Amino acid sequence: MGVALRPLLADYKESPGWEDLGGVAAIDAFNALYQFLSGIRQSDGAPLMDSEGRVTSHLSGLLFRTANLIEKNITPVYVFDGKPPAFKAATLSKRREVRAFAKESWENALKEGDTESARKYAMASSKVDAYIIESGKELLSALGIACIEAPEEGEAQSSYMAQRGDVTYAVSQDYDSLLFGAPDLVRNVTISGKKKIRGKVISISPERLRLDAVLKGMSVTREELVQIALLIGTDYNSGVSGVGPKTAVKIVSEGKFYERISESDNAAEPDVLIDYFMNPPVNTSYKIVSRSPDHDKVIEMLCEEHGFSLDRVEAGLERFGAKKGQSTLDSWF
DNA sequence: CGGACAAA
DNA sequence: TTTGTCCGG
Repeated sequence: MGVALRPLLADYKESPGWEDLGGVAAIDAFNALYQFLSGIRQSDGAPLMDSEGRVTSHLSGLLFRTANLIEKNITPVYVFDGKPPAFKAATLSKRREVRAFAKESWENALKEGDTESARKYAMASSKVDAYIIESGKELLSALGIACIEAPEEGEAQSSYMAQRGDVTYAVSQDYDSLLFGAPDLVRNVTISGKKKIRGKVISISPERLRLDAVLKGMSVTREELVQIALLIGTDYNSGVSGVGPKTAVKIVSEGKFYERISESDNAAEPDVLIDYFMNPPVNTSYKIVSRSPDHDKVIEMLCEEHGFSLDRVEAGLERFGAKKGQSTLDSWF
């Protein structure tokens, strides 16, 4: 998912503490929901579900993560995707295939009693569907968290809001926001500082990338960074075979972008894709409104409708108001 | 993923 | 106080 720019950005990573991250964070909702959906699972890979079989993993994740962010003086704003651009179709279709294969492998692993593989495949089979999005919005709204609808890509919308200064930074695990012009991108905005990767425990902490520092360090313009990404491959194109990050930088620095990108077989003209990153469709008349949680509504939704433990939800909700010196109602334009 | 609790 | 394990719905 996203762009494989990681190796090029390694030198420009900052490691902020939570005290440096206070402010308003535009969170890529799809990205966050996917993380909850794939990560919050039982050992056999099954997500949390209510008695009716409806998935609740994302609701648990949203409640507790939001409580954590509020306690750290971070006001989250969730930004939801609209319609994907036409040239994303191939990527979306590939993701469907990957999910279908993972689902099959999950079932097979369960039959063989291989719970470790089962969990891995279950995670890969995660699908952020309409129910996940609607129920996620419903909970966020009850929690008093602002939700913004993007006309197309959420990351483009977040980037625009960060450029305008209406949010302090964009939050996503993907790097696409930089291509869309987000001046400030923060990854790993997660609380449990540890993560199991291939059986090993690695500590995870917030990671910040400033577009200015990246462009200055690489001595490129944003448009050139977009060209580098297109040569490597993005959600909108397949890139040029045999070209990785290092070669892509070289090609662009030699002014051979158009020459080399023509080797790839992409659904859209390179200039169309460049323009999409440089001037994406965004909603310019959004209004960010945050308020304190509607306690009764949250209890009704989580406890009565979805069978959450009252004690746990109450404990989570209590953490929302606990921050001193924070007004309960803030709004921006 | 994140919370709770036990063990070190 | 830190680390590990289990459970949530």
